[in-house]
Amino acid sequence: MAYVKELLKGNTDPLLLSLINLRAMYGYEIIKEVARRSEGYFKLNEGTLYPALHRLEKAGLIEGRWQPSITGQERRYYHITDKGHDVLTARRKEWKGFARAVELIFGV
Amino acid sequence: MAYVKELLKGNTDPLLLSLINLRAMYGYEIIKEVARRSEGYFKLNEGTLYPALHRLEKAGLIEGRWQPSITGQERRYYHITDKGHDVLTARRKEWKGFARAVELIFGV
DNA sequence: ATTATTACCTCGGATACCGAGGTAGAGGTA
DNA sequence: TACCTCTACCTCGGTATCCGAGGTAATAAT
Repeated sequence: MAYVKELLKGNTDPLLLSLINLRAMYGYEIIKEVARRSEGYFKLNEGTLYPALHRLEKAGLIEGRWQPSITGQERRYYHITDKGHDVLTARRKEWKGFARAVELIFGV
Repeated sequence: MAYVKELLKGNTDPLLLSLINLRAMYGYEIIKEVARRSEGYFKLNEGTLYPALHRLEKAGLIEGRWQPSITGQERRYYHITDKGHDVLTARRKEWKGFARAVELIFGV
């Protein structure tokens, strides 16, 4: 729905970093992995994912490498960089601060 | 920082509803109350707040009433509506689902 | 031969945040 | 009086993000 879409803003990048941090992944794989790990909660759109990957690569947080799959089809595998790892650590910490602040106001 | 700004997206409305649900408040007051309750974490800007209040009022979730303060200055106090109360309940629930999904991926 | 799936991509519309700017009244001070 | 500060409201333009729709091309299945 429209609301989840808004919530996602600003969280896409950290989520992608978090996954790529586990192992190198390619775009199409990430979409499924995000859905799987979030138990179906997140359904990342391609129009969201690919620009985000390019954004992260441009920022030097991940690095893409073309590699053929067993079928011969080319895939762009993204690897996390040292800088990306540092940023991920910072983002996770910020997330906690943010979630705490929201819940202070919600009074949960 | 820029990142918190992005995280805020989509959360402003629920946060405002949550505060106005406690008691009728006016804009200027809300800015301070948000900062106080979040222990300084959120610093809501006027350019964010006032459009958000108008948005919520237009959606029928809150209702503004002009009332003079003791000094005689006019303030627009916002009251939550029944619809607003329902939406708040839904938003809180959605927040929990969202926070859970993020943490599933973060592996926190 | 045709369809489905994998896998990548871009573009434009809608929406939200924010900084900067503006208006105006009340209170204090020189 | 003149000035400044604080309260209290507002709008506008720039920037960034998400998403749906559309496109390309290869492989796999029918």
